[in-house]
Amino acid sequence: MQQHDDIGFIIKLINECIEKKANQTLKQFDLTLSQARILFYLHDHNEATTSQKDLEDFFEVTHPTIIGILNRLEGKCFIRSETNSKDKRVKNIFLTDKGINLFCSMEHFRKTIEQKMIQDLTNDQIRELHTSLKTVYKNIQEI
Amino acid sequence: MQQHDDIGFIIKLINECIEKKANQTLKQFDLTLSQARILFYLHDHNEATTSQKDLEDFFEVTHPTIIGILNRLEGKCFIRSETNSKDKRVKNIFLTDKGINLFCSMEHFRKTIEQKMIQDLTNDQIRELHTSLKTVYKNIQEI
DNA sequence: TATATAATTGTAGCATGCTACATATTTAGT
DNA sequence: ACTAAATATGTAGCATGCTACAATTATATA
Repeated sequence: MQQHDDIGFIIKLINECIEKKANQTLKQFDLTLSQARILFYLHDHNEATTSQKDLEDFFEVTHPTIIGILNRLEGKCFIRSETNSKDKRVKNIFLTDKGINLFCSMEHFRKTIEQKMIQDLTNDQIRELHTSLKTVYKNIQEI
Repeated sequence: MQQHDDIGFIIKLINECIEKKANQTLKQFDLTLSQARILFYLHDHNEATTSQKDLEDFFEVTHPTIIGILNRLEGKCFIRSETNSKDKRVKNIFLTDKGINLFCSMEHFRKTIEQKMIQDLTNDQIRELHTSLKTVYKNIQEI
């Protein structure tokens, strides 16, 4: 069994390829893929207030990782943050108008990339792929 | 469509989960997953000489990335390198005895993780998963 | 042969992930 | 009410990925 046939290795190659292509596309917006994913989350959850902890839980990364990404987004004025008045430990994160405007332009690219990834697959194959990936994810989490 | 259902997002979650689990396991050997993959490659190709360029091509990463990993491996004496006498631009990479010994201990963990990932899947499902992932990889490369 | 191009490796600096440690605030227990 | 534990965020330093620029050697071409 060569490494190139390991599921884990193929998944790494796919992930890094997605990142490279997405980052090339997002460069025109002065964004990276990780940063764009945060903006998508904030847009999808704009009815609720979002804390750093919410983002850590959703993206399953540690808090220093989230802080770094948020600092860069705030530096570029795509988001703003303010301390929660009811619990001063918490910082709430909001999209700025600049961030909201960007979302509309990016939504198109997001759908395009996701669709190109699964072209040549039948609907059944896509369903199967989803199911198997979720099984793999569950398995790896249990180790 | 929520982000959690995007194939690209699930693949990112799987990849980072694999890295975390593998790095925990490999800590006892003073290795990371990326470093271990290099050692596996060198062991699998021990009949041929390996240059930095060969590793860049196989792992599909840029040369600064490979140089960083190799420097850390050489600092820990798992590999050694020497300039190719026939082409002085080229540096050839070799496993040391320390690196060879480690390989045997790690091979067990590699197979265990890869098997746990695909448990609960039938052979047909595993074949389908492989095929679909390779299609996705091809698609994303063409963007 | 001399020079231009290509190929291989090296360095600097950045983004995103991590662990470990620190700080501030809230909650729980006595 | 006071202290201990839990929770949320912040900082420092590292590994792995990247781009951009540089240096060396080999190859190709005028």
